[in-house]
Amino acid sequence: MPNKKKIAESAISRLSVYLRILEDTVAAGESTVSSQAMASQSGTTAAQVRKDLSLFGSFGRRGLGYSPSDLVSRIRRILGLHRRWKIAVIGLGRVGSALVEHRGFFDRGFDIVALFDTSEFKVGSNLHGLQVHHIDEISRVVHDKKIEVAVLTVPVEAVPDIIDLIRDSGIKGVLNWTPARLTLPDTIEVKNVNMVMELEALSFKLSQRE
Amino acid sequence: MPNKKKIAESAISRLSVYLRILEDTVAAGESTVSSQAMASQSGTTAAQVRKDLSLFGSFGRRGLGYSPSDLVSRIRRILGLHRRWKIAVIGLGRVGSALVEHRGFFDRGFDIVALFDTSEFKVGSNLHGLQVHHIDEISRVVHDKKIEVAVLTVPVEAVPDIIDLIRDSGIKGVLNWTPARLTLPDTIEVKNVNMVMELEALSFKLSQRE
DNA sequence: CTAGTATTGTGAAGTATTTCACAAGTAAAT
DNA sequence: ATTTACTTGTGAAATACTTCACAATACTAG
Repeated sequence: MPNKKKIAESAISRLSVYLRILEDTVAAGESTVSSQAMASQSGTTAAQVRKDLSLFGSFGRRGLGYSPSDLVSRIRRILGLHRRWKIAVIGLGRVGSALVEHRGFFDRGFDIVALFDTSEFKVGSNLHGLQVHHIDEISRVVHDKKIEVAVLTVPVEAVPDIIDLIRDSGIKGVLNWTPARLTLPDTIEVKNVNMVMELEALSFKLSQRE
Repeated sequence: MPNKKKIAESAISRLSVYLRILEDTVAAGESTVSSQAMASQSGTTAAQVRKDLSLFGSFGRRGLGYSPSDLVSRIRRILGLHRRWKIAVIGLGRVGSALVEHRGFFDRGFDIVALFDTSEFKVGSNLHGLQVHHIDEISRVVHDKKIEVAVLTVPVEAVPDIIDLIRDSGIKGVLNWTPARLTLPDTIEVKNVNMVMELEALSFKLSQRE
């Protein structure tokens, strides 16, 4: 696997999109797919598709196109989706609870295997078949269950109190739903999901055209 | 306001970040702030901060820095946040319902004023003080309530059935939570929020370092 | 076997975005 | 008044990303 190169973030999200398209193509029983077909379904250009794929190898055949099923497994491997990931959800407010019960993660290789909160009310209770742990137990549970990724859905005020616990827990990546900017060592990958920022971007675009 | 220029998407999300930082700065009672201070709090460079701001005007004073409160109102206006936005939520499953009850939107200028679903169960019921309408009523309600933005949290299978209704409803922008790529005229702005894609990006990064 | 059509992989060219670097402005200290 | 320490705004340079364009390859038809 030709690693070490610096791959643009944008290329990675396009690969995610291609993956979905290719899964549909496989399901439709097609035996080949062209970069042009992938491009029109994903809203980019054929050259972009080929360039993105060429970052990781040459997977097609000139004159013929690509094999959808081969490409699915190549991209899965590239994205690290040839295995399942164990996820913890930290913060079981409305959003956190909604995520726990959402099948979409399981269906795409992400298993929610542990829940954390601080509320006396919630700790010890059960949600979707999982026991809620106190956040203080995170190191032990992460170690025991070999958890690698945490989804952080606590109220922003709670972040300072728990960020140290996360840092020392053994967690390797965080999907941060809070508007706080997490200060974590760069051995821990952080991705931010911020609804309000997306709405603000929408607000900007709508305002642009008087 | 110097419009017409093409502004990078990335610049806009940084402005959102600066806005939060500046609100904190104002709350802390600071009377000036430097591009360097903003940069270190937002994880970028001072030059980037100045360049981003200079896309819209010159708001600082050489030798002194910027006035946080002035900058807050400048950025609010740039992002179109000097007014409130009326939002509809389409699809009241777990995620949609969680969003409706989330105060974070209201606090930042976004008012959820209408709800839509298709389920016999839900239509007619009340959620967080709002009546749930059938999606067939969207045009009327959007018009009556002057709604501009829709948050789409339906199951992906439901998208084909309702996309035409959205297109013709008068909605100006859509925040799309489904993994579907929406085919809408480019008079309607679309922003996509996709948890699974973010997790896949995390998976990629974690896999990179064997 | 040749011509015609399709399609990849990839350097090179073209754009876009970020970073550099410095003139110009401000204030405080001496 | 002059020096020193800061700091913005912005062209120019550097870097990053996307698109172009074409040789190389594959297949089909005649």
